[in-house]
Amino acid sequence: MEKRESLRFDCQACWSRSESEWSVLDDSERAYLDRTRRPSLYRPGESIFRQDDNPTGLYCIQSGHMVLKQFDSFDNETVLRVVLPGETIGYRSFFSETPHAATATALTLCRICLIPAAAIHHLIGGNVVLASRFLKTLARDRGPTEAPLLRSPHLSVRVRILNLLLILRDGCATDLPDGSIRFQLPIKRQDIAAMVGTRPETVSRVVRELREDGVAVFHRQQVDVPDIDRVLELAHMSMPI
Amino acid sequence: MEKRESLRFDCQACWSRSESEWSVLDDSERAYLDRTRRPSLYRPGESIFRQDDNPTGLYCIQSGHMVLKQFDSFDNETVLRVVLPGETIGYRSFFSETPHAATATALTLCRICLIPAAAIHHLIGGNVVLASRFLKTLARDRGPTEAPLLRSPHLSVRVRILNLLLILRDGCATDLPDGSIRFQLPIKRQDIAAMVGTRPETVSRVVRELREDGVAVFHRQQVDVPDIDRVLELAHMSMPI
DNA sequence: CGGGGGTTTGAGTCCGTTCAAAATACGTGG
DNA sequence: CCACGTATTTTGAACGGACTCAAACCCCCG
Repeated sequence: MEKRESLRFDCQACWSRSESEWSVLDDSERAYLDRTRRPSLYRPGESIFRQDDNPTGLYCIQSGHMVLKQFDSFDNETVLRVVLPGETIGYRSFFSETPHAATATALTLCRICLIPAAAIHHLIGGNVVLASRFLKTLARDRGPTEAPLLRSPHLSVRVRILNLLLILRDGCATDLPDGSIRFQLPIKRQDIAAMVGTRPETVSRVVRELREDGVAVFHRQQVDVPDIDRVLELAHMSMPI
Repeated sequence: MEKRESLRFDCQACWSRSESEWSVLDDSERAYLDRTRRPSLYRPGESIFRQDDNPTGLYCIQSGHMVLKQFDSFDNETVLRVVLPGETIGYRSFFSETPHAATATALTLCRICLIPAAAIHHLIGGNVVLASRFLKTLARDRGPTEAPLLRSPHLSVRVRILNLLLILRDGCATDLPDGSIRFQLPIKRQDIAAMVGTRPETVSRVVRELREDGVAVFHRQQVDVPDIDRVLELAHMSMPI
């Protein structure tokens, strides 16, 4: 493991997020967490952990975007999900005590803290509420819920890509004054393909159709959606293939 | 909600399973659990809970087989997984405090206890180890891990069905004296189709191929696999479609 | 200005679907 | 125990979406 660039950025940004599991800690527990965490900076393309690695703790994303990718035995790549700032990752393998099932890679410059295993166990042992928060995090994991919408063979690629837009809405979309929505996608065509379980060529074709139909105007990593309700409608009401 | 047939079967069978979350309880906690649980008997086809219902607690399967099914907005049916005796279900929606994402249906006669929400909270609040066990259960949930093997559009139906056999191996397979393996599937062709994300017709065709190739001899709900290593090989080494 | 990765486009093929019908199991009641 | 109606499974033929392979195109960056 190469030595990571270190930077003593502040915990406050994470603690103040009410969704963060750590927000339930009291002052002394926060001080303990602040002493034991190991902050690092990752550049685009660098990996925080790799599939089949053994977990060493939990990773808290202060800023930046990441992807979780999984490779099968024939090198098919599946993007499980995009990780946004404020999220904690690595919890599934950590709590199941099994090797990582995916590789976490930085898409942009990321500030990330590793909370070592011993620290987690110490904090959870002394605070049932923290355990409950992680129970909720695990139970709310969007992966299992989103997977059928993104990768079910029942759904056409067109519908799967529309579902992807809906899922990426919170985190990547901003409202424009004219009522339309603008996405700034953190991922490229290839990753879109890997998320909806298809090939870049197919994504390209479908994206062109959507542009021609005026449903979603793709232009590089920017997407303009004039009418989000139309996307919802097409994603939900459309016939199975 | 119709009134359920009740039967005071014994907790011991569940507690004695070391994988059971409840095995970490002490005597007084077990007594409390025994007082608050609500045992029921379900016949094949009956549902324990339905998609979009609000969770009322956790369900502990003492005996019998169940399936977890999910329906999308166009009534496509996806079988998420088969549930075997000893497992607890309903935990994802319970801990995430969201409606059930799936319907649980009995395949055979099932003895099932409902552990009401209040009892769970009481027990977890007083025993961090129980919380940890549920953290592990949630983290080990096979759904997210198995889904890509069963429903990834990257994989042919043939490979997906072979992966299904491998997954069902523990729980449905017994070793025969001649070294082959015999599966007693708890599900029908239609359910196989819903598990691997395809249609019954396609399952029928693939199953015939596998029989002709001598890889897996399907005969009604019984499957004989002369050489399990060959299944492993075909499932893993096979080309993506 | 010239690589080089990523994206787009095209033509041909294949897997899996659809629709329809036959065949086989299953349960129920006579 | 057998006959009958129903549900499930199997088979067939035709269609269609997505894949493969291959080449052209573009944008970014040095």
